[in-house]
Formats: sequence, C-alpha cells, structure tokens
Amino acid sequence: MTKLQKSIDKRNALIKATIELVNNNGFHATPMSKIAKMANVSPATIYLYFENKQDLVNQTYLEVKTKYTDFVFNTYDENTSIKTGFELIWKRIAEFNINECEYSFFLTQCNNTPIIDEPSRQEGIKHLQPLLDLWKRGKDEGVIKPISDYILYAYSINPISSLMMAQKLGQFQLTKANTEEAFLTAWDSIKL
Amino acid sequence: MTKLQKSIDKRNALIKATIELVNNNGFHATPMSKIAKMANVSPATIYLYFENKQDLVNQTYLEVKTKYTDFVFNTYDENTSIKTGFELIWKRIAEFNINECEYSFFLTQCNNTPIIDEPSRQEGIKHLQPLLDLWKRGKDEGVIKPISDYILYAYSINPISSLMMAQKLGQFQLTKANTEEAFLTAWDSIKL
Amino acid sequence: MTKLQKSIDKRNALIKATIELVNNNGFHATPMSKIAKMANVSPATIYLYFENKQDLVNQTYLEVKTKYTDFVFNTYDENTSIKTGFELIWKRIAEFNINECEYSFFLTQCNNTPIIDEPSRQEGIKHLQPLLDLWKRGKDEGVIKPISDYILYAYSINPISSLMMAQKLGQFQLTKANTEEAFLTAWDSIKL
Amino acid sequence: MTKLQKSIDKRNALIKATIELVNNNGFHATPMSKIAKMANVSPATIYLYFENKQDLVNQTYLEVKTKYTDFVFNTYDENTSIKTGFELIWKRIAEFNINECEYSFFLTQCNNTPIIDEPSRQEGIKHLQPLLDLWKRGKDEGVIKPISDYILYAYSINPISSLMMAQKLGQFQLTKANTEEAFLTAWDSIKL
DNA sequence: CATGAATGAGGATTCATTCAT
DNA sequence: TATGAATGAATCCTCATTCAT
Repeated sequence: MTKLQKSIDKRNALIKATIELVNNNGFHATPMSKIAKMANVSPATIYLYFENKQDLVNQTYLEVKTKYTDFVFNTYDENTSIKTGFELIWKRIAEFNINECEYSFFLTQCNNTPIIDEPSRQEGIKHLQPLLDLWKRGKDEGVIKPISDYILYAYSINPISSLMMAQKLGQFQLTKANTEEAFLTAWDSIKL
Repeated sequence: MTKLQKSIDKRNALIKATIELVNNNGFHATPMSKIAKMANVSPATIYLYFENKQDLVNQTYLEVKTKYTDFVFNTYDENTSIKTGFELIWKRIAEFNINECEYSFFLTQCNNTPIIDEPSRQEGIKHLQPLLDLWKRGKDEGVIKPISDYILYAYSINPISSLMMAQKLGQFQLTKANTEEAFLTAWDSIKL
Repeated sequence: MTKLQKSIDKRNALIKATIELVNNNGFHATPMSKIAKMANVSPATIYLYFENKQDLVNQTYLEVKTKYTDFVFNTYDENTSIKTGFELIWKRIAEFNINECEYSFFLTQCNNTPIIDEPSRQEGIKHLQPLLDLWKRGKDEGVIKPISDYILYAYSINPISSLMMAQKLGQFQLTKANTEEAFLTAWDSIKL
Repeated sequence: MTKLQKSIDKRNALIKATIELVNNNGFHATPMSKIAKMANVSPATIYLYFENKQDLVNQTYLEVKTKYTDFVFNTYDENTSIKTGFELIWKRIAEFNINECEYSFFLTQCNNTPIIDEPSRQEGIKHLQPLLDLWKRGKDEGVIKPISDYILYAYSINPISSLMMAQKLGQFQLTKANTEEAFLTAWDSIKL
C-alpha cells in the first residue's frame, strides 16, 4: 500500500468516525479524542488532515453532500418526460436515504442546526441544479405548478428526510410499497 | 407581585434564554453560565428549577411543544368537513411558524438532532391526536389517501418547517400568497 | 475572615506562585496547573481572577513594579542635595534588590524577554519620574553629566540588577561593603 | 559544494533560525517545527545535529558567545596602557552590540532567563579572561578600583547591553556621540 | 429561594520527539 | 543523511455542577 493510499485511508476513517459520532451524539458532544480513537489514530493526527474541528465537520459535510448528489444524479437523463425525470431523481434520493441512512441523517442534522459554516452550506446547495432545471422545464411545459422552487423542494424532496428520520427512530418502516406511495404523494404535490 | 409569580418569571426567563441561545449556537455550544446571564440569574439558580442541563432542555422542549399544540388546535372544530378542518389546523401551524419562528425553529432543531431524550420526544408526539383523528375520518370518508400517517405528516406538515428554515436562512419569504400556494400543495399531496 | 479578604488572599497567592515559578522555570515552562497547585486552588479558579495566562503575568508584573517603586521612593525627599537624593534612591533600590530578590529577579526577567505586553511595559516605566526629575535638577546645577537619561540609568541603576543576578547565580555576594563600593561606582559614573 | 559544507550550512541555518525566533518570541514560544521551517529543513533533521531542543539552544548560545568574544578580543593587544586596552575592548563590545544586535539581544535574553543550562553558562564566562587579566593589571598598577570584578563588569560592560535593549525597544538611539559618552561613563565608573 | 465563588473533569489544540522509508 | 508522517503527553482553557452563605 502506498503512502498516499494510507493517507487517504486515514482521512476517510476520520470522516467516517465523524459521521457516526455526530449522528449519535451531536457535534458538540463529539470530542476530537473519540473521533481519533474510533479512527485508530492519535488526536494529533487529525490536525494533519484538518485545520480544526469546524473544518473537519465542514469537509465531512461537503464530502457527504458530494456522495449524495453524485449518487442522485448518476442515472439521470435530461431527455425524458418531466415525470419520468422527476421519478428517476426522486427514487435515487429515496434509495440513498434508505441504503445510506448514516449519510442522509448526517446531512439532515447539518441542514437543521448551526454546526455548518454558511460558506460550506452554500457550497452544498449548488449541486441540485439538474433538479431545478427539470422543474423550470416542467413549469414551462405546464406540467409542474408555477410556484417557488423552495416550496416544490419542501414538499417533494424534504419529506423523504422526514420519513428517513421516522424510520431511524423506529416509528416507521420504509418498505417498497410505502416508498411508492410516498413517491406518488410527492408527485401529486408538485404536478399541475 | 407574589413570590410564586417571581418564581414563574424566573423559570420563564430561563426557558426563553435557552431557546434563544440554543437556536443561535446549538445545545452543546450553549453554556449554563450564558443561559443564567441572559436570564439575569445566578448559574446556581438554574438548578433550583431544573435538575440539570438535559432536564432544562427537555422541559423547554415540552413547554414549547405545548405552546405549539395549544395554539394549533385552539380554533379547531371537529364538526367540519375534512378539508375545512385540515385547512384550519394547517393554517394555524403556518401562522405559528411565521409569527413564533423562535419557537418553531427550536422545535425543528430538537426534532432533527439527538439533543432531546426519547421519552420527551414521545411525550411531544401525543399532542397531535386531533389531527390524526381528522385523517382517520378522512380516510374512512375516502377523502384522504389511505396511507401511513407518517407519510401524510411528512408531506403536509413538515414542509412548513422546511419553509420556515429557508426563510430563517434568508433564502425565501413566506408571504400571504406563498402560504396559500403552500397550503394547496399540502392538500394536493394528501387528498385522494 | 471576610469573603473579600479570602478573594484577595487567593489572588495574592496566585501572584506569589507565578513569581516563584516563572523565576525558576521561565514563563512558558510554567503551566497554569502548577501555579494553581502552588497557590492551593483549582486551575479553573485562576480564571476567576485573570483573563488568561498573559493577563496573569502582565498583572503580576505591574503589581511587582508597583511594590518596587513604592518602596524605592517611599523615603525620598526632594529637598536635598543631588548626591544625597540619589544616594537615598539608589540605596533603596539596592535594598529592594537584596531583600526582595524574588521580586527584582522577576522584574529583570520581564524586562529582558518578550513575555510582557508592550502596554504593560509602558505602564511600568512611568513610575520612575522622581529619579528623572532629580537628574534634570542635577544637570541644571552642573552636578550630573549632561547626557541621556538612558545612559545615566544604564550605568547607575541597571548594574544593581546585574549584581543581583550574579548573586542569585551564587557567583557573588552583596555585602554591606560591596554595596557601598557599588554605590560609589554608580555615583562616579554619573557625577560630573 | 561538498557534503560537509552542506551539513555546516544546515547547522548554521538552524542556529540562525533559532536566534531569530527566540529573539522575537522567547524560547518556549519557539516550536521546533517553526525553527525547522525557517531553516528549510524537516523537523526530524534538527535531531541529526542537536540532541534536543535544550541542546540546540545551548549550542546556539555558545556559538554566539564565541562569535562575540572572538570579535571583541580580535584587535586586542596586551601591551598597551590599561585605559587604551580597556577602550579597545569596550569599543569592540559596543560595536558588536550595535552591528550584531540580533546576536547581542540573544545573549542578553539567555543571560537573564533560566533557558540556558548552568554548564553552558559557565562555559560562556571563561572567554572573558583577557578583560579580567587587564583589570588585574589595572588594580595592581593602581589605575582601576580595587573592587570585585563582578562590580567592574556590572558597571562598565553590562550597561552596553542595557543601551542596546533600549535601542531595540525604540526608546533610544546609539549614535557615535552617544557611544563616546557611554564609554567615558564606563571609564569613570571603574578608574581609580 | 438565591447566589457568587469554587472546582474537577474534560475538550481542543500544540509540540518535542520518533520512526519508517 | 534526510524526511514527512505520526504521536503521546502536555497545556490552556471551559463548563456543568456544587456549596457556603
């Protein structure tokens, strides 16, 4: 194994540990020492890869966000009907939320608390462009309601996170059937 | 002013300070000393009213949640059509989110992080019963989709919080017109 | 013992400990924990009395400097001959350096290293005014060499510190006879 | 360039960096990593040339002290009158303090704090022998006061450092004229 | 009830030093 | 010889909590 690979491994281990611990305890209840222990490095080593705790969380956020959007738009094809395109994206988002719930829970927590820098948050928003483009086209074609993207997003995308949270808390089970219902509900909410 | 009143005032001041500080800094970045200072009491005094920091936050959560449900169901009348009943509740929720955004932001933060005890969280859920009853009736009457309450909630209620968050971040403005669009979208998502 | 007295005692104990430890180990080799231990308080207690380590050393410096000048000019009388006045001041300085060598060594160390803030250093210089006034009169009367005060100071006052340092290192003993010789040497260097 | 030369260069770079950083920040506020960076070597490399941080400072001290005495006694000739001999030495010391103030400030700092080992300090004192010999002759001839060498040193040599410090702090300017006054003052203080 | 002073435990971060290469 | 990566042991400082008054 090369030196570079070992470095990357260590950085990844740190990010993984950060996600797990912040998910379970919150940012401020997650000491650097625990992150180090879980990643099998010395606390001092963290500072070779990250400037400080805030930087560690910011970078973790951006890394996870990138994984998220990469996955979400990976299968997306612009040349489809609005509904098909939306379904493609929505179901990938759902799949990510179900299969990578560690990641999606982390994102949710970051999005709803003041633990992330505003710059990093802004950086994370950019990635959704394809979905916004799709909605623009949908509005032009009279298929999607002519309302603010924020409303469209709040009603068709955010609920997936809510359901994921409910599942994490053991209140609810996201089955195949459930997911289909949820998708149709999302579509009902934004279609014209 | 009676002694009892003075006590209640102090307790209220502490809860108010907790909300403001947790909203701005997060739970663990909010020291007891700052809460005390903002409430104009000694740190030691907090422990006359609350067992410890966790208890303070739990009680704050329940208190705010109670304010929330009291407000939301205050004007509710069971003897209306499903849609009217839903609109009544939904708009009160929206009104609360807009006018008392300190409170609703606090609830959102609690709902999306591990800072609240599971027992307190469970306690907070109970209060929604009238809405669940309404949905049950709606499903029976064939007006509301026959799907899990969690999905209904995720699609028709949670988005209000999302929009409130967006507004708090300055990305979005909840106007009268906007709110009406949002309501119709909510209804579209759950109506059969 | 009153509460206030206990507070003052603690502050004094901290300053005493700071002097002793910095004298023996230097500023940066003196951890707050050791200062606390020697003063019989918890490390956290230091921060009730001082903002941080730098502030602790700055305040210690000023406190010692004040003790120094208070002592030095305590017996001074303006209405004497130049030589008598100078002798009065010089011998008090010598006495302080001999009897309170902890204090004078601390001052010397502060004066010769970058551990004291510039503002605190400036603050400490002010106190020497009576000596400067005496020299002014001496120059006017043609008794003192008409050269820079800095030179006068370097030759007549600073050597006392040097001798104190030598004594501390065990190389030299400041006896009565020695001190008299040193005084005459000082006078020879500045008298016209 | 030979391998040996490269080694010497590195050692010199390290010593130079040590002087500059200790002068500006003090011994303990000067991390090995910064010294390494300023000398353009790896931190690990320092340990090829020096046993540890203390050894690095000790050796730096001795090296500078050697430069100092080499310079000071370079032009010295034993076969002169006491006054001429003293003037020769004194003016070289002054010249060194003015032209190589980085070096002399470093020496002053070492001489007034506990950062140098006692052995190294002792080692550094030896070099002054020619001056002590001169004073011995002067006392025998009845030209120099029959008092302790420590007093002679404190009054005629140390003040140069004091003036250099004052100059470094920007309070005072060591001009030609000033220096001459200072020399005469030094001579007045020790001559019989 | 109310408090200011006090603190032990713990957290982020730094640093002298080592080690595999 | 030279190094960059790695680290354990501090170090400064904070904070939830207690206690004497």
